[in-house]
Amino acid sequence: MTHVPQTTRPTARRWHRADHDQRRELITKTALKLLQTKGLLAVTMRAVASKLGVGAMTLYTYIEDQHGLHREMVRRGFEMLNLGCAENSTLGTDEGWRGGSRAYLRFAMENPNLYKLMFDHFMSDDDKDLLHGGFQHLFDKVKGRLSCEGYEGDNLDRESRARAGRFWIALHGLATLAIAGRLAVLEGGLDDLLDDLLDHVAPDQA
Amino acid sequence: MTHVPQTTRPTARRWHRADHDQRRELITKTALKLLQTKGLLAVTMRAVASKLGVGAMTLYTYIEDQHGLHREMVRRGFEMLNLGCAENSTLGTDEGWRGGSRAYLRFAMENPNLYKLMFDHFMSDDDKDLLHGGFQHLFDKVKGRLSCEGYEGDNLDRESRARAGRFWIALHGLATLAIAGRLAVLEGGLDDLLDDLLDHVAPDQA
DNA sequence: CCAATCTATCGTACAGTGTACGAGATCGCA
DNA sequence: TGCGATCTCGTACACTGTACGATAGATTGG
Repeated sequence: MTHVPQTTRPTARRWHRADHDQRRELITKTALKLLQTKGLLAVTMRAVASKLGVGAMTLYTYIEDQHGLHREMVRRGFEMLNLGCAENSTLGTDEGWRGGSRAYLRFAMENPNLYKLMFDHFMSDDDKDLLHGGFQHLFDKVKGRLSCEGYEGDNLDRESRARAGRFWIALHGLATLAIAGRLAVLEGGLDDLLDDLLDHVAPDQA
Repeated sequence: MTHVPQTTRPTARRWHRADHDQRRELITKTALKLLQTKGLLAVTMRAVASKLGVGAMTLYTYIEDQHGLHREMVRRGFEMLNLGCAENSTLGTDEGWRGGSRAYLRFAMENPNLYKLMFDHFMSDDDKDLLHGGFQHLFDKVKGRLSCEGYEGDNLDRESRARAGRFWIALHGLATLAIAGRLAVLEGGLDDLLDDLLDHVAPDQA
């Protein structure tokens, strides 16, 4: 985070902008590490700045305020989530939603504080442009596939989309209850419960 | 919250305890009102005390710290939730889970900040004694009914309990996503989505 | 009825928070 | 070299939770 003296650059404006974004990323990554290890309350401006060996007020050159830092973390979270789901999505194969949903749940369990933050604040219209809707990636994929496979009669299409929505709702419920440690009353481990949902709510079946 | 001069009491000790609990309740109610109207961040010790016309430090006579105040609010929340579900539960009638789950969802939508708080913190073993598990009331009810109706072969019983668990998971997912304003991508309003879950995940349907 | 004790109240203080302001340093460019 | 723009961050202020201790009032023992 020390100032890097740059010697050659094309147009000063563009370079500055890139530098700006790069430092913003670095700040966000540091904040995410803190969120992961110590929880949301530990993500203070002073703590993040200290980890970067920088005065607290320096952060405000790159991020408007703490709320902005939170939004940046959430944005990165959805990127990670969607990437993980996309990589593990075996849509079109026999496995169906299994891979993607496993990746979704794994992300939530490995980043519980981030996942909570991602779904904590009410999503305003402004956010909708910035953030993807969590399951949105898989959801769009299945919607696209279903509507392209000839079920244009749109009854089945509509039902399939509803089924995908149900599954997302259930998957999110499973993730949040697992994070909150509230699943002890139910029989079976987390994997069993996910399999259960896949067997009974997932869009591929029936 | 001003000191009430008491003249006649049976055993001083017991009266003090009752008074203590009564004031604790009053503090919790005030905090809940603040939580409802202004959000969790507005529930400061000073704000609660001020609403009661009392010094901030006075609260510490009745509540160990802010964490304790949060736990008290959560306890009241589960009481309200379970009461609402019990009153609207028409278990055994044709309506099945419909009434209880509607009450559950209504509670969540009418007390979004409280509902979030109730499921925010990880549930420790200590909490398990104090708090009910959210859907626990309805859940126990259906478990009890199912295990008393002759399905002792415990395959069906086991499956029914799993179905109840699935439904709770989905209902919680629906509530939290609705609170977060994340359901816009899905078709239909909240009531439609609940009906959808009832039709496809609820324990009554075989 | 008085003195002793015990309890509730809360003023003050301290460490920690987000961040507004502005002084100084450093930069790119002429 | 000079100048204007930008970055850095020390300081300050209004908040937070709450530890400590003084005060006042109630309760109790004699």
